[in-house]
Amino acid sequence: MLYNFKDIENKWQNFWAENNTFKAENNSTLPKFYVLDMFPYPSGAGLHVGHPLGYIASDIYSRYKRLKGFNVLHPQGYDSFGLPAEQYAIQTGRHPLQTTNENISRYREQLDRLGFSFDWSREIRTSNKNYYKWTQLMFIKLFNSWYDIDSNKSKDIKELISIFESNGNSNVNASKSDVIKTFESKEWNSYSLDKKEEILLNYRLAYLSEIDVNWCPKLGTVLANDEIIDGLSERGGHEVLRKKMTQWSIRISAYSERLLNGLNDIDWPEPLKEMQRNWIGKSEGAMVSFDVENFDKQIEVFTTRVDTIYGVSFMTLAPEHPFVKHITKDENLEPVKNYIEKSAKKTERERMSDVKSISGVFTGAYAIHPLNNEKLEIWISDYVLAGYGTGAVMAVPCGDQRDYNFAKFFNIPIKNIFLDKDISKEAFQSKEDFVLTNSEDLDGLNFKDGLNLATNKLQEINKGVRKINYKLRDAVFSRQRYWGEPFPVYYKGNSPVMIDQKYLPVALPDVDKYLPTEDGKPPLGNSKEWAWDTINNKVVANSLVDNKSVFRLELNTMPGWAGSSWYFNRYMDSNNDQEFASKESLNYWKEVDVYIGGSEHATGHLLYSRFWQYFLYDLDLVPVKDYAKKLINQGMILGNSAFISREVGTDNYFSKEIVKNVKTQLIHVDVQFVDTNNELDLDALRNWQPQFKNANFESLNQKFIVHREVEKMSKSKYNVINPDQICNDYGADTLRLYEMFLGPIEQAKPWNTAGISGTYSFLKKFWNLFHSTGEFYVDDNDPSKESLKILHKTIKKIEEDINNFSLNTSVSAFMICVNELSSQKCNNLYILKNLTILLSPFAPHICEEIWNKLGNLNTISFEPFPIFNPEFIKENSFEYPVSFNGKMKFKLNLEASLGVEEIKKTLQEDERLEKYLSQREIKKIIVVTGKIINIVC
RNA sequence: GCUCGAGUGGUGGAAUUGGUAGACACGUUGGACUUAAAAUCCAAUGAACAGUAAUGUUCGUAUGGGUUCAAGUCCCAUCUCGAGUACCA
Repeated sequence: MLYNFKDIENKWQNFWAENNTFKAENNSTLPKFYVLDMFPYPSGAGLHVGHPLGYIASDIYSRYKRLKGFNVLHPQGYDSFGLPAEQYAIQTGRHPLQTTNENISRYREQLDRLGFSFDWSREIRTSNKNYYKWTQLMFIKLFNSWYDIDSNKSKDIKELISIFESNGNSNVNASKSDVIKTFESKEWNSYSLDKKEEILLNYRLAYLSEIDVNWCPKLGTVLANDEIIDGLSERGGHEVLRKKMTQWSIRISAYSERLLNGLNDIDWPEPLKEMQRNWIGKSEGAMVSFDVENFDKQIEVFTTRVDTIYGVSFMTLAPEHPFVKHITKDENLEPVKNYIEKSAKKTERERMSDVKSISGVFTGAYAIHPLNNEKLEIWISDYVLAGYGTGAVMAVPCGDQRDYNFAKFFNIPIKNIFLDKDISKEAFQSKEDFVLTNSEDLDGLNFKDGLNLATNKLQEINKGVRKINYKLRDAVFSRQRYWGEPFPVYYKGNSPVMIDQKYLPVALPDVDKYLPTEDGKPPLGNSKEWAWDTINNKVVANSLVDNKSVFRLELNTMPGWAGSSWYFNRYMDSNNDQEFASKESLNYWKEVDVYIGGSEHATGHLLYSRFWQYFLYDLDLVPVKDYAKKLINQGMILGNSAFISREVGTDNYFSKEIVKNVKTQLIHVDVQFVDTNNELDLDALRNWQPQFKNANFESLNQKFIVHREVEKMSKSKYNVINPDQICNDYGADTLRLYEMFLGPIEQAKPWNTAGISGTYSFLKKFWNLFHSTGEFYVDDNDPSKESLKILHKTIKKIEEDINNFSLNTSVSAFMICVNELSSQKCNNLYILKNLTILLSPFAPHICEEIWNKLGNLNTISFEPFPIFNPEFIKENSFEYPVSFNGKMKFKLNLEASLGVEEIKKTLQEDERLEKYLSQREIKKIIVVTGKIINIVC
């Protein structure tokens, strides 16, 4: 009887679907366990073999936890709002919902073929009304909240209003935009509604403001920094410009410190935490104020090196700094104006490629050093960024390389404040190994003492204060797109008003065109029905807008990360239409126990979602502040692209080993036409694309060899391996095992189809153990000691490996086990049962099939997951870990029955220990639980 | 530039965290079965040298040094690759 994976896999996939085998219950006496994958964006290209890597690992873990007696939640869904569907809609006029649904069915089909144990009854799609209804509600909550620094949490805006009404704002310590004037309760009460609203916007966690954004004219939308690569849009590679626009932002910066500290409480990969730490970018330093000659305001600068305050020899402002136009002297006006204009025109891309060149202009104004009253020239330069710190820098050329370069370039004097340090070639940037000089009473101090004294001195004269600065900036929340969540917002004049949550969702309207309108409004501006009737509380035609009871609605939509920032909570109770999830379900499932996904989301999704959860936690809407206890980063599976070299401008192609003295370029060819020896099937190539039809191919020995390179798998590189193909040829169980076998889960690795025969023949061998006579046959006598030994060795190894997510080595352990059993000709029932249970998380179909065959033989009891029994390994000889004085450790091959004297003898005979023991004397040998031996010398 | 991470056979990768390096798999070679092929099974497979042979010797985890009875693993320096970040004051 052959191993017919096709029938077996079909049969069990249908069985699981019909019986809802993997449906998780919200009420259970079993302990809960929540295993989550990052949900995919359903793209038109379908899945390739790289996508399922994480899903296979999480599925193995889920199935393992079920066997261990947990109530496992293992859901899946789709992040179905996004740009590609919209781009496609623009090109074809088809509604994004339609293409998204088609892509989802294709994804589902492919996922089902791999035998995943997802609970599909909980499926979610971020683009469904009954999902984004809750995203809209959470936006309203953000809008209606402010961040109280004193109690370190978000609170209801009503509380803030009542403080304003009774005490004004002078005692409020809140995260807020701009510097707001202080006001008394009397003043507040006298303000108009519009004025109050304007002030409140500066406190709200979701707020409107005029900001510099990355505008992509080609896509007609604003992009986040992480959606831009090398100054071009991540998608499409279009040009990106900087432009001022009124946008919604989320005040994530209020949570900087908590997001940073919270990293200590979660079991996430260290490199990923490091990335988040760098992104949040905490730096401790001080704000220092510099007076300006003939100007009534002071320039504030942030510095981490107050100790170098006496080394300041000039000031630099960002060209966008608000003071520039006020302080510039008349005779300097012309060059300053030119410089500002020039740098405003520069795109981010140009600024980046321009890092090396030094530019700047003197304003003619002077600042006054706060401690020694020296006059300092004030310059402007675009190496100072308007968006970081205060947009102004105290320049210390002897201690900062950029200031140094600037000073050298413009011949500004450089003062050395580091004793005996040579600064003739470059600045001395270290914070260690120096003492200060030329610094009045800081002379002779090191970094730490200098910093403290300088800060204290500045504080005394009211010119400086300790300050912590973060790089993390507020997140832009508006997108000029169609295919996203509409804001539940209408406008009374310029003030945004939230629609009452009773009337959610505010559904996405249909439009004729998905492009921005001709006058530059977002695509929703194309809708004829996009106004809010406050009497009937529904969306009505634009023509009815009267600004009395019918108002225009917000035209922007929310960004991709809105829906993905809280979806893990929705799975707990995804069909609830009263709440985003019931209190009971939230309290039962609490948080994700294991979350699997790529590290490319480190500073995007994985940061935003942490923020979002903290916010919900502050409002007491979720029971835990960290939504994912443990995170595993799966690496990418890369493609092995094939290239042929073409002589530039001709139709001549050369096999790899031919070296020609002509200019050639490499052209991608489909990897399907290349065999394992890198030989190209020329006939297939000629039929593939017309350019190759009559081309001239030159090779040695009739074999045309391609050039290989490892790259990301993508349709455009013709290196995609489709999982369906592998399932057809080898079966899902083989693919699952092979993807795990390929290497450590977190590592990026190239796909190589050739290696798959190893795992395939392993499954065949396993199957043949019990089909050696042609029919299914097992022996129900007591198992032999040898087979028990190998079984228990394997149990131990598998359990350890799964817990460490070291799934590649566990596949090896299975192979060793089956090879051993097969050479023992073991077809014992007890062994079979235990082994299939052990293997079932990895290769579930084949194991189900064997259990089914066992049906009527089901007389021997066995554990749901086999328990390791060390007795079976200890038989005869075994490698014992040995330690000396509880310190040094190594392995010693000993027989189990040896006495102390015999152990002593064995030790002395071991040549590894010869030198060590020649210097010491064995005093005592301690044998603990027959396992660990400690030797006291 | 800065911050992390990694360099092990022809290839993917193991190594119980300092204890016999190269598990397991691919590939390659040889053999069995077969009219033949496929499939399957068995054996060999880091390199060099010696031996008819069993076997033995030497070298070997990017490079150079160090600590230790013992180093792929720890320390220092150098080189290479990958990821993140980008004038962050």
